[in-house]
Amino acid sequence: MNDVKAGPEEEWVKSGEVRISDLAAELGLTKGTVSRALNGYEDISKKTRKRVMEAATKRGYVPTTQARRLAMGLTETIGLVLPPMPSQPVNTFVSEFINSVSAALHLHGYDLLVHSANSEESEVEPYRRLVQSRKVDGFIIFRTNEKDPRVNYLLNEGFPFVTHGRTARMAEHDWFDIDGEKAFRDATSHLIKLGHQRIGFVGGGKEFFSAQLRLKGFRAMLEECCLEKVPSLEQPGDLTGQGGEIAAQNLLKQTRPPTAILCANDATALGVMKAARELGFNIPEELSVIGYDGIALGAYIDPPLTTLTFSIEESGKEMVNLLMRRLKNPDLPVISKLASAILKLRGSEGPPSSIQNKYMENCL
Amino acid sequence: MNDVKAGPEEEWVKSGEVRISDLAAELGLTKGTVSRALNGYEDISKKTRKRVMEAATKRGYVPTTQARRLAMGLTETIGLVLPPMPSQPVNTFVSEFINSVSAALHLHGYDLLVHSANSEESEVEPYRRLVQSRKVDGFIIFRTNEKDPRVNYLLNEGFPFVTHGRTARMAEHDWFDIDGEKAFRDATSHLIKLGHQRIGFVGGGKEFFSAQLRLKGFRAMLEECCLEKVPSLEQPGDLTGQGGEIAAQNLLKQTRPPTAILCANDATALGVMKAARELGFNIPEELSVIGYDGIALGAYIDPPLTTLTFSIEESGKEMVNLLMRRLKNPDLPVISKLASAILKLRGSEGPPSSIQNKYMENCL
DNA sequence: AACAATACCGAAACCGGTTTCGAAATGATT
DNA sequence: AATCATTTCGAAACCGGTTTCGGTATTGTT
Repeated sequence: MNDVKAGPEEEWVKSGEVRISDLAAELGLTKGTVSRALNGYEDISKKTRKRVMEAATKRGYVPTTQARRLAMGLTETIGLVLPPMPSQPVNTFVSEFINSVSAALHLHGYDLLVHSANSEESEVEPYRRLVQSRKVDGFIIFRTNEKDPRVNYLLNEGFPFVTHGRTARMAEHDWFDIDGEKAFRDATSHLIKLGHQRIGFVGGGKEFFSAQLRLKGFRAMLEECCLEKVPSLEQPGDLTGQGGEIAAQNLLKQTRPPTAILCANDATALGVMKAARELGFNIPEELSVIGYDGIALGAYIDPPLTTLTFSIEESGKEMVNLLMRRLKNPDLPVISKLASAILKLRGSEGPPSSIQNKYMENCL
Repeated sequence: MNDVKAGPEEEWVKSGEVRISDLAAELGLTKGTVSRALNGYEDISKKTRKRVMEAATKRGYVPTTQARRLAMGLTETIGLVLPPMPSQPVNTFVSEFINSVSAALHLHGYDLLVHSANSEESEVEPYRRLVQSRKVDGFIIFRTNEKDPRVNYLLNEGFPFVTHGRTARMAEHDWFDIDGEKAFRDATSHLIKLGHQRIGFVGGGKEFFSAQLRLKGFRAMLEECCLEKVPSLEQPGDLTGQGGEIAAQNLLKQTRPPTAILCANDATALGVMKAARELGFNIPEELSVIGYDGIALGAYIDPPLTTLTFSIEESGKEMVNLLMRRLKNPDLPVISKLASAILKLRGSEGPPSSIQNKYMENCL
């Protein structure tokens, strides 16, 4: 405004156009000195450091990430490979998870590289590429299989990673998981206390370790309460809505259908509810349904879906913590963290229509 | 197996441990020559090229990405900043979108850097950081506002980007969008043909351009069919389930409630359906509801949600195409692409209970 | 056989930083 | 004042690639 001569010296400088050599030249120093001043080395006088810092902020100097990383021999980047996505009803977990992981990584100065898996190639191929091209320093893996090729590959390479979910080799790598076994014990216990004696279970694929553990929890609580284990009440699923539908049909068309169905996840539960409606079962009066995942949307359906829920944000945060620890010191012993899910009662479960308390005599 | 002396020469080489200088030394060439041989320069003899290629594959040489990118002065990375996520019922769009964008980028040799927005700082701050530190070559922006600070910043910087959704400055940048206006004309027309005369509308925030365009389409079709525009039937929303609930209450408690409600997105529609149930409205007999987004989960609720759907995969692909074109030649004229949504009838709409065909006399 | 044109590769600069090492300047010690 | 220890910075190597330029060796021409 009050500048008399609007000379070209006031030229607008686009962001990030000034290099460290420019700064050095301007200050009459070498770029090595400038670098050390900026990075807090002790062999720089306070006076010089102050000069450098001021010039840097004034000129808007920000180091070029690529160059710094090359020099320092690290990528400061973590890879996350999205598993091939069948059109699942609910993928809300993924976006929230990415969000929380990204936020947590950012606190450590790390970036998140998200890669999609091409379903036509091997599952480990994306990992191999990222490792070989040295684009990442480590991986966040989720939705683990019991025998997980990705885990095998990375363990073999000695490449850092953390899984969300356990694997057969969980003793060899850091992992974070939700205690699905306990969660399903709780849910089963809740149903039994409501009076249910015939409880159905719709699982996930056998390849998903976590789904197996949920089944385990279900069985354990049945046994603990002296309820007999009926094989026909345990249906396989695939963690999708469609899988839930099919499984529910198998369950509800039986001569003695279950009065409650536990589902390995919410997507499955939605499919179960749909099939139940179509077969004329009222929920929760004639059939209780409980899911797992705690998707927010479950609160909006009719009846609202009772589910086992956990903090995705915590998951992301904890996994990043584990991974950062590993990167700092690759030789540390393996550690893991087990968080718990809580039963969120929303209304899709209740006492069975005809309460039979026979089991009470035996147990409790 | 048939090696007599299992010497240390058979030592296992971890992935990516061989550098271009190693290859060069092994071949008796300089790294410059090796680089040119690998990159298809014409001044390398076929014989030498073959030697180099073979040695490279044999030794498993993969160039270090960071070094290559630094030398070539590009990052081959595109940034995507997740907007702060209120606990929306359905974020399924985000993960699918990320997936498709990532896959499309991969075909061009680009990586996807996903960054989360810290809700405590300015919306443009993440973009500024990414630009200044030169971590990305361009941006994918979605969920645009009419006056979008991110767009303003990047336009001012002259930094490449493509938006999913239009903005006030859409003439100045590439964009991809779904024709929400036409989509809502279609949906409105569909309801009118079913006999509805009082149609409610629950919008998104005024800041979301796309939501405004949907409202525009709604109004246009009303006018085209000579139905009067009733201000009280247009309720604001915020694209969340909760917003839908509140809006639906405002609509359905009126003396003459609407017989149908159009919602700016599916999350809103779920909230509307919930509120309607609680107020005793049967869907679709007493109230038709139509959403927008085509979330797969809508097929699993009762009744299944009729919605306007579009291909997220196409969105991602097209946006990447636009962005790649821009990166190749920054001076090309701005272009845009408008895709259309289609009405997916699933059952949450039907004729009103008391059909009044007065409007037929005036129009059509 | 002498000369120009071409094919092929080595040498070196460069991208933009970081880090090691040593030298000069300064201050402290005797 | 001479010697030694410290502080402070410059010089240069390095990270791992790409690309330009120029010089041989080879081929083609007359």
